[in-house]
Formats: sequence, C-alpha cells, structure tokens
Amino acid sequence: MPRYDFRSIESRWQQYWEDNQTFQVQDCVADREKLYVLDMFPYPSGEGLHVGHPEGYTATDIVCRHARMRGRNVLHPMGWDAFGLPAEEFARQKGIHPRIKTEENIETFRRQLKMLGFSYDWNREISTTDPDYYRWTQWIFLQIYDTWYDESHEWTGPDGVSRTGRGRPISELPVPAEVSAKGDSAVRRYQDKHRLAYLSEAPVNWCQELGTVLANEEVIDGRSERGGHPVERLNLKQWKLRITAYGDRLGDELQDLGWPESIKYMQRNWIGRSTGAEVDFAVAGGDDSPTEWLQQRTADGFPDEQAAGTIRVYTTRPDTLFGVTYMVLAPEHPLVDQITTDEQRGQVEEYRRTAALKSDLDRTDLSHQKTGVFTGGYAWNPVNGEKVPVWIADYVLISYGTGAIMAVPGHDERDHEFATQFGIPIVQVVQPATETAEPVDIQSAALTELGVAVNSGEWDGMPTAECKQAITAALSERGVARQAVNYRLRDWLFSRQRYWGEPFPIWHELDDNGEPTGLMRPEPIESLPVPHPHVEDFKPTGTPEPMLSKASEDWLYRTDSDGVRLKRETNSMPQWAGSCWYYLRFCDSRNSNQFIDPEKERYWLPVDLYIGGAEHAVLHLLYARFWHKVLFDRGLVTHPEPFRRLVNQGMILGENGEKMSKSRGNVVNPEEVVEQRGADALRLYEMFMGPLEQVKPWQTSGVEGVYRFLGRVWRLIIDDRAEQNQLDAAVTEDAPDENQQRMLHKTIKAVSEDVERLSFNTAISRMMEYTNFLYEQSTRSRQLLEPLVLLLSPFAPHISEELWNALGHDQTLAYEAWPAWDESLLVESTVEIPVQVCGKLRGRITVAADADSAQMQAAAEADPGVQKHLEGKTVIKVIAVPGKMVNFVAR
RNA sequence: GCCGGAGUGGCGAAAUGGCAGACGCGCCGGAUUCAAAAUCCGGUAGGGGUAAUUCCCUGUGUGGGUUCGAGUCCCACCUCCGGUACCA
Repeated sequence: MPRYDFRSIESRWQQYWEDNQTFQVQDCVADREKLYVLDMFPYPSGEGLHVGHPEGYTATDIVCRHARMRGRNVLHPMGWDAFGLPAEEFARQKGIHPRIKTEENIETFRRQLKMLGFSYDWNREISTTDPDYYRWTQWIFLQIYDTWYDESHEWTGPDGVSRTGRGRPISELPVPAEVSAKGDSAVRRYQDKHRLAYLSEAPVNWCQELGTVLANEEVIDGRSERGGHPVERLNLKQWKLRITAYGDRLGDELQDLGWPESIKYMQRNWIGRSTGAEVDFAVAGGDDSPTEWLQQRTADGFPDEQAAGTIRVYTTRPDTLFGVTYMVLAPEHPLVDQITTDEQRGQVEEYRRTAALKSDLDRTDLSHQKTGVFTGGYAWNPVNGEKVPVWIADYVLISYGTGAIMAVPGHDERDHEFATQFGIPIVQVVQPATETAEPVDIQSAALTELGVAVNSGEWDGMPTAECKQAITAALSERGVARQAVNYRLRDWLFSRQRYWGEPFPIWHELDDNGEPTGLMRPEPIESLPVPHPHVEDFKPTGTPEPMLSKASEDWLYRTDSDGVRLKRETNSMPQWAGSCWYYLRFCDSRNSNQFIDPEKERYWLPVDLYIGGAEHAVLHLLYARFWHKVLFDRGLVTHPEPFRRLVNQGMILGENGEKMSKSRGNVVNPEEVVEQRGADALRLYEMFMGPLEQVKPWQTSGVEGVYRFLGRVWRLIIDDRAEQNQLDAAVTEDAPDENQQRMLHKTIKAVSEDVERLSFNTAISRMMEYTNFLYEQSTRSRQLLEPLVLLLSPFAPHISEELWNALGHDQTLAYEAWPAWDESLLVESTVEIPVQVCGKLRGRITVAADADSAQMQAAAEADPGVQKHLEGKTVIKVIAVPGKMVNFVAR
C-alpha cells in the first residue's frame, strides 16, 4: 500500500470525483469570471482512443484545473461527433443498427476518457446522434433555410461593430413587382433562389464506393478523403449552403482571432478572394464587327445575367484584354452546343465525353499536359473588335468564375502552354516597368508580373494596376464589363445519400400525378426532430438515390392540412452539421425549449480556448464560423466569432518517427499505458514530450521516466516502507530556510508562467528540478511539500489528491488556491555572472546582486583567469550589464 | 511550382540578443543486496591537455552579414515535415 500504487489511487479518486460531482459547473455565476475551454470532440470510432486524443485533452484539462484553482468558473465539456459512415458500413455488414454500434463505441470512449481522470462536467455530455441534439441541428438548418443574404444592409451588431451585409429573414426579401404579379408560387420560387440553403442541380462529386456525393473538401486528388475511393462528376440535384455570401466576413473577421497565423492563412487561401472584372464577348455570327451590339450595350448597360449570344468571362487582368488571342469554355459550359460549328461538332462532342468521364484526378494527373478542341466559333473582343477563336478545354473549370476565360498567352502561364501547344499566336501587351531588363521573349515564356501596358491602343504606357481600373471603368460605361469579385470558395454541398446523418426537415410538394412541383415546405418547428425511418437493410442503393428513400410510405409521405400531398426530402446532412454548433449546446445541453438559453450564451461564449488537430484547419472551423455568423445575423448569438483562441496540438508519431497506423504496426494504445504505468504517468508523459504544438515521436522509455518522477514525489512525502500510508520521517512542521524558500518560490513562479503559456514540458521540468532539490535536503518542511502537490495536481491529479489527503486534508484539492509566489523571496544576495574577453567566456565572478557596472568591472578585473587573458592586450571597451555579464573588448 | 514550419548531444528536448545542451531517456560508475529488481548518489557534446583543477580548442543544417556579444536578428542556399496545386 505505501508504495506508489497508481491502480488503487486512480480508481479511488475517479470514484470520489464522480460521487461528489466535483466538476459539475454552475451557469451564469456572476461573481466568478468564466472560462470556456473546449476540446474538439471525437468521432467515437470502433478502435477506441489513440494516444493523440489524450494529448489535447490533457492540455485543456491542465488549463481547466489550474483555472479553477485560480477561482475561475470553468466550462469544460465533452461529447461525441457520432454520425458518419463507419457505423453505417458496420450495419451493412453485420445487420446491426448504426445506433447500437454507435452507442457501444461511445461507451468505450467514455470509459477510456474517464480512466484518464479528465475534469469534464459529464452532466453536459452530448452526442450529435441523439434526437434531443439533432432536433436542434435540424432547427438551425431551418434558420439557415429561412435566411437570405442582404449584401447592402448596413447594421451594427450586439458586438458594437458596424457591418455591411447581413443574413435576414426570407420574409424580408424584397420581391420585384413582376414576380409578385405572377402569383404566390412565383414569389416562393423567387424566395427559394435566395435562401442560404437551396437546392441546385450541379456537377457534384459522386463516389460510387461510398454511395454518396462528397463536398469538394472531402475530395483529394480525385479520390475520397475517407477510404481513397475514386470520385466522378455527376449532375445531381443537391442541397447547398450559401457560404460564399459570407466569404468576405469569414476572411476579414479572422483578423482579430487568437489563432495560429498558418491556420488563418489557410482559411484565407481556401476562401481565395480575388478581384477583377467580368467582360462580355459577343459571339461572332459573320465577319461584321458587332457595332450594333456595342451601341445597344452602351444604351442598356451590363446585364445581370449572361445574355444570349455572348460569352461572359471573369478575369483578374482586364489590362491584358488587347492580348487576347483565343477564348476557352469549360467542356460543361452551356454555350458550347450553340457555338460549335458543324465541322467541329464531332470532335467537340468526343472531347466533352472524355472530359466528363475524367475524374478530377485524371484532369490533374496528366503532368499538366493541356488538351482542348476548337469549336469552330468566334467571338468579338470588345476592346478592339478583333475576332478570336473559341476553344473548349478542361483546364477551365465550370465551377469557377463564369466557366469561361479570355486567354492571354503572353501573360498567363496556363494560356501560354496551351497556345504553344496548339500554335495560337502570342501577343505581348505588358512590358516590365523597369527599363534595365533585357528584352522580354514573350514567345518562350509568359510574363505574369505587373508592368506597363503596350500594344494596347490608348492605354499604352499605363501601369498595370491603374490600367486594370481604367479599362474596367471604360468598358463598364459601354455596358460590356463590370467589376467583379470571385472566390475559390464554393457554396457548400450539404447533402449526402447515407442513412446515418440528420434527415432534412423539408417536405416537397407533389402535384396530382405525384410529381414534385419544385415547391417546398419546412417541417413545423414543433414536430422536430425528424427521426430516422426504419429500414430493412443498410446496403447503399447503388445509385445516387438516397438511403432514406428506402423508408416506408408513412415516413416518406403525408398530406398537409390544405390537402397538398407532400414527400419528404430523403437526403441527409453531412457529418459536419452536428459539429458546427456543438460548442453552443454544451452551454445548455439539456434545454428542451431552445437550442441555447440566451443568457447562458451571453455568459459562456465565446469559447476562450479551443484545442484540436490541425486537420480541421479549413473544414470544420470554416463551417462552424459560417453557421455562427448566420446565427449572429439572425440575433440568435451575440458574438460574431465562436472561438477566440485556437491551438493545434502536434501529431504524435510512432516510435519509429512515422505516422501511427495499423499497417505500420506502430500504434500505441493509451489504455495499455494506463494499465502499466497509470493515467497520471500517461498524462504527464504526453505533456513532457515536447511543445504541445509540435509533431513528436512516442518513446515508451519516456513514460518510464515520468513514472519514476511520480514515484520520487511519492517517496518525498510518504514512507514507502511503512505498512500504512504515513508521512516520511523527513517531513517536518518546521519553517523552511531562506534557500529552500527561494527554490520553492522560483518553482511556483516558473510553473505558473509556464502553465499560462501552455508550456507544459518546461513546467514539468521545473517540478522535477524542485523535487531533485528537495531530495538533497535532510528534512522537508510541509510548507515546501504542499505547494508542490498543488502545482502538480493539474498534471497528475490522482496522485496529487492522494498526497494532499495524506498530508491531512479531507477535501479535494480541485478548488484549493493555486500557490502564489513572493517576488521578494526570489532575490538572491549574490549572483554569479560570466566574464568574457573578446566575446569568449574566460571566467566567472560572484558579485552582489545589485552591483553596478563599475563594481562588476572591478570584480572582473580582479579575477586571475580574466587577468591572464587580458595580459599584453589593450582594453578598448568594457561592456558590463548589471546582473548579466561583463565583456572586455581588447586588442 | 507556390505558401507555411522546423533543422541544437546517441534520443525527446531547454535557452527575454548575454555561461549552449536545463529536465528526461539511454549509457557508464558507485552505494544498497547473498544476488537481482526497485531505490539512492555521481558522471555523460566532441576533441585535446594535465599529477590535478574553475585548462585549451571546436561546436546549434551550409555560406555570408549586423553586433562588444548570435542557437536567437538580416541575406542567400541545402535538407526534412505539413499545406496547396490549372481558381483565370
């Protein structure tokens, strides 16, 4: 017993915390400052915990336990991101309902996490798969569905910041008179086109193997992120969320967040805002310049939508319009059919077919070899009336900009490569601004840098930046161009075809023939949640037809009070949905009337510290911010951003320095570590390995090291040869001496500051040094030991509770005051400082701590070692920094 | 290709521009033990020197620079890791 017996100690204190509800937290405590510390909640896989989980979780636990001891009211919850494919795959193979498997996995995760002694308030536990939870996920979807984005709305939010652009109720959408005139259905269709959640038919990433479509974010090199299965493009009607409406705010409001710069950068990149112009090229019918068309445009102005007989392009370089020698449409571009001449039709059709079959992987994999086909058609360049050939090529993407480009091979690398390959002329219209450069050979490489316009008629000599503006302005006046902003970010493809996700709370109206009319009705709020239907088997349909369409008639259909026959939406939401708002629900997880109580929202939010893996840098974190901003605009939350500070823990590699994986056989199971050395040792080791944010390899011998340290702390206090838990004979009630006092206070200071910087590895080092110091002392005052136990407690809570108890306290130490240090006790009367001669260390002197430069110099000059090195040299200069060092510059 | 981050003992790593390698692992030696485990104490960057020492030289990826002084700041390059890739 008196040996350090982590098994009995850890289970005893875990039981104690549970019995006493030690970490249950009260909401809205007015007199205590709140702290909301959040872990990225895990997907409860069948594998159980891996060592990466406890890394971030231990870090947040230390922060929380420390903060409680500093008197903060701490919200520290845990839950499960439990929808997803694996449970459904399991169901398909074993015939067991995904819910059952999911609950089993959650049980394992919960047991394993409890085994590690984290101070979560388990009363707030949530699972995204719980109907009481996804009821509100569906509810939030309906809020998004009920919202349109008013770009010009100026307003000041509850945060006191003025913004332009706001998500507003769809009922406030101005409806043009000509639409209203067409009646109710027309108005509803008009509204549907403006909602933040909308149905659209578009090419999507369909994965046959997984039986679902995937978001762009889930497709990597033409394969599914999960499983690496091939993905093809299909035209399907899918739900999308208009995240692009928030592109600017998602980019701009990153500014003030306490996030790693790299993550902010990645998000900005992902959003990929660019500015330029949209320009219309008239399709050439014959050889006559489109004079009439131009006159008409000058009178009518630039149409909102691309008009018949024109090709609209997006360019960031309107200054290069005079260098356009051809145009390219994406193979899927709707104009291709019209523009293609009969001679070319065969080739064009053939090209379109192969392009459609190509996955994105094939499109990028062919070492960037450009392909394309001339359509036979031409268009008029609006700046100079030149006739340019129109091609199709798959290097132009239908999903970006207008799906069509003006090609300027002289000043764009991709166009240059294409033009070279197909023998299309290359024209220079920009030259470097500096004269010194040798002549540019535009035929051999594109000049993409900014410069000065040439061969551009009236614009010659104008610098690029200015020229972009000037040409756009001139063309705008003639109704053939306008300024435009584009995003790399696409609207978020939000539907999936799988069973184990949130059903959509949407009904489709059917006509008398049972065909959808295209009009929709939301599920009434009071009848949420929309539950999962019973299905007989979990085999994918093998087609893009969703799993939920296998449901029984009474789930699929109903007749509304006005007699309209309705069919349920059978798509389901992606896994991201539940994780978009879970941090809100933790504040009020048992509320059955609201998704969150506004008072609790104001008290707890934003999350003060959010720790998780960098793999969520763009997806989860961008989606969650987007939802949050919609809720903010709708007045449902009061802070514009959900996560004030973000920290990414570095990945833990296997002992061989490679990524841990089953196939590499280097996976470390945390449960085994706990069985062998205890939870405290595991926690301590994970924090001792190195800086939290750094990637670092696992070393089992390192666990041994911290385990030994815990044993040393134990024996510092407990007599391990006694039969009973009793204090070691060296523990006294005497007051510590000055030197001991100083060591204690130095340690308190260092550990406190390190914890605040999340520099846990150095904090642990400090405690080790202090422990080593105490071993050198013949007696150990209780006053030296109790603070150590408190300092250690956030890191290794079980052993600390046990020692605290052995020192005679009968309450948990979780709410004991964190030790304070006294600066006045830190000062030493003398200090040892280095002496350098010409920057080289030549001796050490001991001087009074407050010695000034002159005293230090005198002491240094008196040092025999220093004298030896100054011999025969002339001292030119002496640098003496009080308390730091002395340096003689000599020749 | 582009954008980040990082290169320090045998290993994980420390170091507001001021004694490089704290702390831990491993290894070596000692104590304890019949012996071992466990534990406790000491040593441990490399090279050289000395009877011995608080001796000397070299050293933070490479090459330059700034500075009295650089692992730390600046420039160029090399390597590794991560992100991203036809976004017009």
